[in-house]
Amino acid sequence: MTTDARRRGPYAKTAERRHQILDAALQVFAAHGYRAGSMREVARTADMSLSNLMHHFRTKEDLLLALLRRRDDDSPGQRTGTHDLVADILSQARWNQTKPDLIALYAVLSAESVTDGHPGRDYFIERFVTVRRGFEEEFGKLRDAGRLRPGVDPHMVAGCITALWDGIQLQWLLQPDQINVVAYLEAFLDLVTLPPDTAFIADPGC
Amino acid sequence: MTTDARRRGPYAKTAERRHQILDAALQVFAAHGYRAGSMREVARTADMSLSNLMHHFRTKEDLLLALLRRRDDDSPGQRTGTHDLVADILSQARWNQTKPDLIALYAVLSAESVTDGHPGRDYFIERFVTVRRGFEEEFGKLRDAGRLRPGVDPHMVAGCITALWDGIQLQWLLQPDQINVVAYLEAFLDLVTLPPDTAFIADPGC
DNA sequence: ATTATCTATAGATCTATAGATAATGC
DNA sequence: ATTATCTATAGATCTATAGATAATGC
Repeated sequence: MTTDARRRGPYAKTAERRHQILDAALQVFAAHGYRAGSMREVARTADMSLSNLMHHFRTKEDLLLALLRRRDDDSPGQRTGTHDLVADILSQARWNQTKPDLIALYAVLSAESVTDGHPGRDYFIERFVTVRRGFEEEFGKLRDAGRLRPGVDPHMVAGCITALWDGIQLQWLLQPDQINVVAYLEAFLDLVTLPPDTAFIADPGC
Repeated sequence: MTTDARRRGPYAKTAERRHQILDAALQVFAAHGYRAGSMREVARTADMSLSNLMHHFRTKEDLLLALLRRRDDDSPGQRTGTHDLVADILSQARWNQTKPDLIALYAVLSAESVTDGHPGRDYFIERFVTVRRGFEEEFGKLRDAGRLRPGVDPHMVAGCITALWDGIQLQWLLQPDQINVVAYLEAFLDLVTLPPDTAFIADPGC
C-alpha cells in the first residue's frame, strides 16, 4: 500500500534543464503559436532530442501550462515598484518593450486560447479576472486619495486599461516603429487621473 | 502569343459556391485559427470533397486571403449609419455581439498574424492603419464641432479606441457573461467627449 | 537502481497533386 | 470543350511511445 516508496526524484541539474526547455518553448510558441509550434522545434531549440523533451514534459499540453505558470513566478511582479500606480504602469509598459518575445507569446496565446479545446483557455480566463481585479483595487485606492477624475469608476478603468494595454501591444507587435505603447497608455491615464496637486484645487469646484 | 483566348470562365453557380466555402472557412478558422483549421474540415463543413475545395481555392493561403478580403465588401461598412460617431460606434459594438464567430475570427487571426510567416500579416497591418486613420478623421470632426473634451488628441483617441475595442472583445469571447463590451466603450467615449449641449456651456470656462 | 538521454518508429494528421468522371456552356 | 467534382495517394509533417544506453545517486 506504500505509494511508490522507492522514488528518487529529479537529479540535481533537472530543474535548470526544465528552465532551459521553457525558454525554448517561449521562443517557439511566441514565434508560431501553440498549435503551429512543434515539440520537435522546442527540442531542437533546447538542443536535445524530442524524446528527452518528452521525458521532462510528458505532453505538449503539460509544456504549455508549465510555461504559462512560470510567468507568475519570475516576472517582475507586475508593478511592485513605487507606490505610484500610474508611474508603475508606465514603467512596466516600458520594460515590456525590451521583451517582445514575451509580449508576442501572451498576445498570440491569449487569442488562440478562445479556439476549440485550447489548453490555455482556463489560464487566460483566470488571468484576466486577476489582472482586472488587481487594477480595480489599485484604482479604487487612487479614487479614495482624490486622484481619480470625478465620475470615473475604478471597475470600468480596470477593464479599459487591461483591454487597451493588450490591444495596443498587439498593434505594436505588427508595427513596432509606428506604435508608441507608453504614449497611448499615458494619454489614457491622463484622462482618468488628476495630477497630485490638483486634488486640492479640484475639490472646491468652480 | 494570345494569352489563353479560349478560356470560358466560371460557371453560373460558382460565385455562390465560393461564397458557401468562405462561410465554411469562417466557421473553421474562427473555431480553430488558421494554422489549426484544416482544408479537410473546411471541405467537410462546406459539404464537398477536399479536391473540389482546392479547385476553387488553389491553396489554403488563397482561401484565407479571400475570406479576409470578403469582410471589406459585405460587412455593414463599419459605421455608415447616422452622423453621430459615438452612437454609431456603440451600435456597431452591439451588432458585433450577434456575430461571435466573426469577432472570434478577427481576434484569433489578428493575433496569429504576428507569428512567423503568417499570410494574414500584411492584411492586418493595413487594416489597423485604415481603422486608426478612419477614427482619427472622425474624432477630428468631433473636435472641430467642439464635442471633444479639451486637450484630447484625435490621433490618440483613435489608437486607444481601436486597441480598447479589440482588447475588450477578446475578454468578452472568453467570458461572454462577465464582460459588457458596449458599457466599456461607452465609459471610454464618455471620458473623451462632451455632451452636445455642453458645448455652449463649456466654452466660456469657469 | 533510478533518472536522463538517445534512435527509431507507429499512427494520425495535413496540404497538395494525379487522374478520372459528371455537369455545364459555347 | 471547359469547368466542377470525385477517389486515391504522395510526401511531409506532428505527437507520442518502445526500447535501448549513459549518467547519477542511494
